[in-house]
Amino acid sequence: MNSTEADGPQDRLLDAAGEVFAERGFDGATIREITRQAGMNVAAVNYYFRDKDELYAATLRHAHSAACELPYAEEAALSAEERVHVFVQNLLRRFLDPLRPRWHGQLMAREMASPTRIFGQVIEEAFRPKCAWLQRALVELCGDRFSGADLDYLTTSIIGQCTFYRQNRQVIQSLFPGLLSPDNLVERLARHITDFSLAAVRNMKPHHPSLSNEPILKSR
Amino acid sequence: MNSTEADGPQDRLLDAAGEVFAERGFDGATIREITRQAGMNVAAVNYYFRDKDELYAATLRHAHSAACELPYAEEAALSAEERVHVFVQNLLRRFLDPLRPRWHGQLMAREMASPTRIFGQVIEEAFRPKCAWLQRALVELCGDRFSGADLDYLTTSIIGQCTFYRQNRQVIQSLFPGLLSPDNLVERLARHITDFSLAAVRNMKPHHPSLSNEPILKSR
DNA sequence: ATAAAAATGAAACATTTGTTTGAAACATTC
DNA sequence: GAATGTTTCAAACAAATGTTTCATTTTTAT
Repeated sequence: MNSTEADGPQDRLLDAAGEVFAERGFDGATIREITRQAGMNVAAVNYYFRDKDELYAATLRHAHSAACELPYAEEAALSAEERVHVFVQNLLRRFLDPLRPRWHGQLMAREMASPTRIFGQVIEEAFRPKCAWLQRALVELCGDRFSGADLDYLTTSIIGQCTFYRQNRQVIQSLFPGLLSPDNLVERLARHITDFSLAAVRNMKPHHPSLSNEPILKSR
Repeated sequence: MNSTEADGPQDRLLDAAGEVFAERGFDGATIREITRQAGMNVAAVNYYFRDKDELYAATLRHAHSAACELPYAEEAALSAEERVHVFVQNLLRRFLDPLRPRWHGQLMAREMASPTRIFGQVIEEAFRPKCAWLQRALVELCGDRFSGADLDYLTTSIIGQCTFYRQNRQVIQSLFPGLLSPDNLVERLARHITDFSLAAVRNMKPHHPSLSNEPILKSR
């Protein structure tokens, strides 16, 4: 029933902790439920980790590092369009890929909604570089039509579409039953979000006709 | 320091509960902190409501009903484009409008991430009709180019962009400092998301060239 | 003004929960 | 095989928390 079997007791604890933390949140999760699910004694968490806080931190690091290695190709190798697609694919995979334990993305979604101190690291070390990667592709796509805050808006529009599916799973299931069920879900979603966003970026006019002093050009 | 003053003690409790629940979540919030913030005794929650659960339910209903009356115009009065704009505006207002207490949107975001039983009602009574309202506008925009699941994808793309700003406020502040600070934030965001989405909808090809049997048309 | 009802407050109660302890079981090493 | 270090377990502890009680104060109605 578990994801990665035949590991040490620490890993069994981490897996159980991940599931329970993801399901109930930090405050809702109890040490007793975690250890029961791991088939261990309550004292185990004090033995292998110091306390609940450190167990949580370890769980978070575990989830992130396990979900981290995704193929970001060399930028020169792909067109800007393809890079946007790769970005969306990777983000969705991290969140929704049924091959990796469901609680990874669930826990990350929780953290994005109300981050703990540990998560600040993850933001800086993982999110920020990926965002810059995406923004370079976007700049290549729109030239000087967008810059500054407008570029950030484009970025958040794309990321927002992706995170929505992870952070609102149950609401989506209620409103659009069946939408999340196809087994090639990630690929279909990635295709849609990429097409949607590329169509938008290509055909959209900037709000603030750029901060520079060049004349406003009719877009495309 | 509070939002709506000069109400009965129940309302003072509800306001305090809203802030604490929004800040700490249901499990993280303690009755003692809530009543202390409301300047009342712990017994008050048992007196006015039965227990913590019902206090939470009342808080949720309070937040939703207070945030519910937003102007959804008659459909005939506005163009499809304008209706998309109104939808986006209203969603963002509900979440981000600095005029209404911050915890309203915060609490709603928490519920969307991991809904309780009470929230099911809110989904059915409020979200579903609004979604249908948006989808009618989208159908008017794309004619028969999109249908079924594709229409749902369009819908979630729009909603996802809006909810992102509420559910990931802190992460956004880290990655894009200043993006959330302008005082006409809601209007700017609404304008961007609407333009972005309309440009996408108008220029995008459907993935599954519709389920009907008509020939695939080159999209305008 | 007086009685009834509503509201409040301090303390106590019963659980839950994070944490610790110390003994027993197990493994490893010399 | 004894000695040593490591891991597991049941029980206990202390603090926190939801809930209740009941006496007291305040308000309302007659």
